Amino acid sequence: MSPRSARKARPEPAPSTASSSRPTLLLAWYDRHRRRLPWRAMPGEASDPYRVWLSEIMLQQTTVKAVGPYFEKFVARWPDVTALGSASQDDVLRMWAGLGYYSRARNLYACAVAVTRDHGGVFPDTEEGLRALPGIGPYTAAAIAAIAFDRHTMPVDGNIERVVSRLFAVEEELPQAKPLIQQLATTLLANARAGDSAQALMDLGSSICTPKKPACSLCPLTEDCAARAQGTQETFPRKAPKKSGTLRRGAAFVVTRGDELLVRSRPEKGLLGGMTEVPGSDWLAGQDDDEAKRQAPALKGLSRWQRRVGVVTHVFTHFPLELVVYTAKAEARTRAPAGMRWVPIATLAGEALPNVMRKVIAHGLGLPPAASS
DNA sequence: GACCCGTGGCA
DNA sequence: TTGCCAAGGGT
Repeated sequence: MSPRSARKARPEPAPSTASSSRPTLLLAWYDRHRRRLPWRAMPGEASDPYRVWLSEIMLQQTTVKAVGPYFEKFVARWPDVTALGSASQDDVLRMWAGLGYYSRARNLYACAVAVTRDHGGVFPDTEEGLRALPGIGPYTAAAIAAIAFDRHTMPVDGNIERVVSRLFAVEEELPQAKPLIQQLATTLLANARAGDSAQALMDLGSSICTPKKPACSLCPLTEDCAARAQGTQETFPRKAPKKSGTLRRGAAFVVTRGDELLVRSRPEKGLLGGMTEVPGSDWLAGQDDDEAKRQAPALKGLSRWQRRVGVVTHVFTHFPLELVVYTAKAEARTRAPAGMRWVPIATLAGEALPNVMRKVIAHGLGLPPAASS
């Protein structure tokens, strides 16, 4: 084995010339193939910081397809940051229901209030200023600074991590490799058009340099890609395998009073914070059904509890959940226990119901599983 | 750094 | 089916 092949392979990058530098190739590709997205300014147009910010928050760990309708709903109802800052948190949460990661909605609202009250309704135009706002971390601050204000900074998201780790065949595992990847990604910034450089990498990552079966033949940087030269592009980025959580079990109680349903709000902090739910037991690993059922709400004038056949399952990021569903009917004018309320079943669509609760209610009421919107 | 926090699509 | 992944942030 020759000394060269024994090394961790790192092929020499092709020498770049002024006319074929990576940032230039990238922008040329972007100008031909950029996606048209609702929050993205047309070429030559100034971008609206409010729309950039709103889209960046919604896009955190969330696909473009899922965000689209939510973004349209939000800007239609709240066309600028001052309008959003003047809304109520409940309205914002209701509008966000179904998108997931609900702390984003609370921080979104807190941020709009802060910008309205502390910044005269104008977003800070520096990374540091943005970083100080609720819900804006290192990535989002850099993204807004680059895209909305053309600051010379490179946001690094999952797409860019993948593109860069392949381009330079970064052997170090994530998340330890983040500083190195940030440094390498910054070399891909064009002197002008920082925001377009970043969006070019994101578009490249989502449409060409995909996690599986990347379309290397269509990539403007294919001649320059270290992983491609080794044929190992799908193995990047390197990362340690992650462990899955332990199954938790619990019970949920679907109580109806005529055409109304008994619900309550979850605590502000923590899992599904501030969202609406039907009363239920704790969700614990190893909990048996009898123990969970003992946590049923106490109401007067209730018919017998009926256990629905089957269970509702849901998988959160850190654990799978299995819920047994019990139903009962309450007599007319039965009072809701403290902290709970009756809501008309017809208006449930407007409630801040996370998907797991939509499943529970559908199961409890004997409805078909809601067609995913 | 390790955990926590949703949901939908994909192979 | 199970696991991975998606424009991350907060604690």
